[in-house]
Amino acid sequence: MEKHHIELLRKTLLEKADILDGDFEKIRTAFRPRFIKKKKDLLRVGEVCKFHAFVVKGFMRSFSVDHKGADHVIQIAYEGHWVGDLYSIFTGKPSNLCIEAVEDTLVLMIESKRLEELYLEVPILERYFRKTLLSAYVNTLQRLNSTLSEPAEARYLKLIEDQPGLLRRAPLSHIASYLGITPESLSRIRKHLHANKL
Amino acid sequence: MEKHHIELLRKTLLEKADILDGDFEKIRTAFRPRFIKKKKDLLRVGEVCKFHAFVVKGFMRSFSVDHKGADHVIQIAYEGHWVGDLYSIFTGKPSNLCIEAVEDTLVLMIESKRLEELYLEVPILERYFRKTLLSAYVNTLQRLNSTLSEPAEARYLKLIEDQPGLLRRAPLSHIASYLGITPESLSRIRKHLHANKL
DNA sequence: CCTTTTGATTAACATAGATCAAGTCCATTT
DNA sequence: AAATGGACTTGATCTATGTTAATCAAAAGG
Repeated sequence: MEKHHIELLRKTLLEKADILDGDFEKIRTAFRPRFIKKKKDLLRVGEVCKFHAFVVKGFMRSFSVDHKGADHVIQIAYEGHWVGDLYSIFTGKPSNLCIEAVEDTLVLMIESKRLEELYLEVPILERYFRKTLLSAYVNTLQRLNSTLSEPAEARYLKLIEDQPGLLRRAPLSHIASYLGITPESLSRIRKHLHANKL
Repeated sequence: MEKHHIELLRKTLLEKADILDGDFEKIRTAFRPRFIKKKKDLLRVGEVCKFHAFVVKGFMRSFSVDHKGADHVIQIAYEGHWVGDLYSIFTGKPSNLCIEAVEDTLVLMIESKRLEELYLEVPILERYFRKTLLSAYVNTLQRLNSTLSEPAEARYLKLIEDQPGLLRRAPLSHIASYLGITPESLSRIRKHLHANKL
């Protein structure tokens, strides 16, 4: 587990909670690194998710697969983000999601059970995750609002504005799925935008 | 502030965190009751939200209004739920949401600033809100997934299964908006379901 | 009690986005 | 270099849902 990976974790935690060096030592020992090769899965549909994973390098997506076999990107996570199926962790039920590496990815993993224990040993950690959940929740509400109220083109424009890196890191098919449309529709939207802008 | 309203708050907090009676006394004094008449607003678009509200009786919805003037129900809240615009609270920016009483509603309100102080006085409260945010987040992710991957009819069936009380308490126009469709489309879906079931 | 307003339904028509089916362009493998 | 396969685009067509507008019922209000 190399130093700068740990440093990213420390820095990320410190952004939302004042964690003492001694407490951080307890925290860091609860994590173990794991490398996931591009297109390999960290979690598969049907498995019970028992971990939280912190992305130190790379890019992951979690997606569901509908009855027709089409996939729907629910979340994306790159450096400094967390992945895991909170529904499965929380209920103990099998996950409906697949979590896959879009690029070669390195994560730091912690057992969800161990995290629960850590909350008792390092109470301030609870603040970090409360704040992190708050941001994630707010972001998801905005995405839901956008999905309910705006046409796909507006959602696409907003996405490339908010996450300009996405276009370089993820194939358009994933972006289309994240937006809730097919790759064909995204292609047409892009064509239309180019026609009007260039 | 009547006794059984406070009891609902106590009971709700205790479901997710072990809060001592002494601590609960500190908490309860931070809340003040407010009654909102049916169709009146607790928050309007453009205002900065500075409170969290706990519904003890009644039914509220928060919704956004798009550029065409159509509204989109983002959240619903009845007895035992919280309302407030977390985005606005968190960023201090004006809210894009309107929070309105669907029925005559009584809430217990706490200033968001006061809640931050309470986290220091009663650290276990942080656990309660971490868990509450977790459930809310998981629910919203599932709703988003459903919106991205299922047709409106399936979403409607799921909704009346999960929240059978909704049909009695909210007009169909709100339900349609929550599902992301127009009242006319919901009407067609219901007609279609009746034709096949009765 | 009558009048308005609000909510719900229906029908005719319009459209965003889906589906199906080729076809192009690269990158990787052989 | 040829061949394979993946990613993206394009066109033709189809469908779920939106739009507009009329109607009806029920609730609210004077």
